[in-house]
Amino acid sequence: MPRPSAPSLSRRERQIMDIVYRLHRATALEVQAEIPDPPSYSTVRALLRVLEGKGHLRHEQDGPRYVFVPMVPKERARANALEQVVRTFFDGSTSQAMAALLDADDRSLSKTELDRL
Amino acid sequence: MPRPSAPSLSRRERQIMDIVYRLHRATALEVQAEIPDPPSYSTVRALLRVLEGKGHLRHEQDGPRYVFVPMVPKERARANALEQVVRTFFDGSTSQAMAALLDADDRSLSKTELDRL
DNA sequence: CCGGTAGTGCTAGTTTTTTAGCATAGTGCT
DNA sequence: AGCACTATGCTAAAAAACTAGCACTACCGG
Repeated sequence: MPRPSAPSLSRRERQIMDIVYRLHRATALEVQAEIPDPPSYSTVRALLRVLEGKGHLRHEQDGPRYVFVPMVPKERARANALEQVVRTFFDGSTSQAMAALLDADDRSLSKTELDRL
Repeated sequence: MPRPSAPSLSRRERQIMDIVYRLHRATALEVQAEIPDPPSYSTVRALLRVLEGKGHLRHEQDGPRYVFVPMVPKERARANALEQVVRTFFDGSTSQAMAALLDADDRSLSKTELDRL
């Protein structure tokens, strides 16, 4: 199984993938709406088509329009994302990452919640 | 405080930044060595200069050569990275992210370690 | 049924990124 | 001091990404 140590997505492509993951599924218009300082609708569609061509998205027909869905399911994608962050910033240490996560949460994560884990 | 929702780094630039963070500090040669299927040494140096120009890196002189160091300290950079992942994949929920982190760790994180947090 | 709206596919141009080569300067060793 | 080696700075060209516009088709309301 090849680990994509070299990211295959361009800047905009990554931005769009993130949006689709955040929304679970999205139309071109919805994606555009999520981009701050967005390019034209036409541009967004072009990018989506590229992403589909590269096998990162597929689309479903919803009446007259396309709804885009990630090819790799969110659970796997986020596991990869976490692993990437842990490797880059935490020297591979999961526990260190968890500590930072707690800290970033401004101590709002109560002890009971932690226990639940 | 502006949140850079639009990533300002290109693909290679991000790849190189990640490497520098992983190594804490690095020369052009070290960076090149970390890139799988790497471009020429000359290219790596050019990218490093660009990153410095954009204010993401600075260099220190170590004898005859440059050692590059991130401008924003690792702690802040990783907090941002985590936040980004949490927002994109965990609907902003830190506890969900922690759960996934545990899961990804293949349960190798012992209870005692967890308690220590 | 017809006109308007909203969608898609394609294509082509501009800008950014990525790349390598060449000329030059500093270092250290003999 | 002289030479080889290892850097760097700069420049320019190739490749990739990004963008927008245009033509065509499907759908909907009157």
